[in-house]
Amino acid sequence: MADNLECEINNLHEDNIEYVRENLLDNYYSSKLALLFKVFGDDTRVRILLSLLNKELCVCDISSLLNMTHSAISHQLKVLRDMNLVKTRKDGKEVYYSLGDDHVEVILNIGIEHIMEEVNDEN
Amino acid sequence: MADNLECEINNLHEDNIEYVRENLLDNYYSSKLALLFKVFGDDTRVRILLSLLNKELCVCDISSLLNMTHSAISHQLKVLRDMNLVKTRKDGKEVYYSLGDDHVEVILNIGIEHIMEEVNDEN
DNA sequence: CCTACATATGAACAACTATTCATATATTAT
DNA sequence: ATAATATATGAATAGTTGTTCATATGTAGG
Repeated sequence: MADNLECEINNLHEDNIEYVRENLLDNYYSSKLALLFKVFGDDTRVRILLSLLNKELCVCDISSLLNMTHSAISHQLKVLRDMNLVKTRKDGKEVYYSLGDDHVEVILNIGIEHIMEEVNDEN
Repeated sequence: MADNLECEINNLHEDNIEYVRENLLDNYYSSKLALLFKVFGDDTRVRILLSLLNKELCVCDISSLLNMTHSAISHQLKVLRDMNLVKTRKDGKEVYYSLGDDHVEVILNIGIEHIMEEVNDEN
């Protein structure tokens, strides 16, 4: 399958490879991890999460804030819910959304730190 | 464009909306942020980054470790490089990759924390 | 210079995803 | 019960993305 055979001297870093292989998260968890970040990896969802950093909001509020349809927002909120990134509180007809747990805020903030450095590097 | 007009009583949380709107990161930065997480949001790239947590590795090593073609790995390494998530050290014909900065490790670890809680919730 | 090897990259195709549109569910008020 | 509003969801489509294949670049040695 893979053209690893091209590596003629494949003993070169075999000890490193073996070490890393033993310590590497198995495929199940790395897939889960990728899936988590994939959920963060969308403009709309990021803006929703950023909106919820400060206050809980209902679908209607978020739609208005991001100038998008209720349907689009609701679809994305489902994705966020499924990943436990937001939680809900129902009050009458309205559903209020807020961040799921502290990880969400931390991940967003470190991400912001990273891109801020990147933006500075560009200058 | 958006069917926000459905919100008849759209003064309902207008103060909240206004507050969040003022504190919300502008579109330029939230797009950058989403782009950053999008790069984390792929199985192959996550496994590459996890591999590099412990040791620097060359393309050949990573290919062997993940059992994928050099080409596939190299393409993904470019994506990671462009986002400053990995850095390179050239030694002869080989190019050694390592994590770009501390943010990468932190983001991975918090991600792992989150999915571990999630996995526990499932039981 | 020529060969071999390590890595990089362009193009194309298959697989995936976000939004839209239509419709359904749930809650409240009349 | 009916109407009105808020939210949710299924299907379809347009746009995006990861891998493969072919090829190019860069480096070391003969």
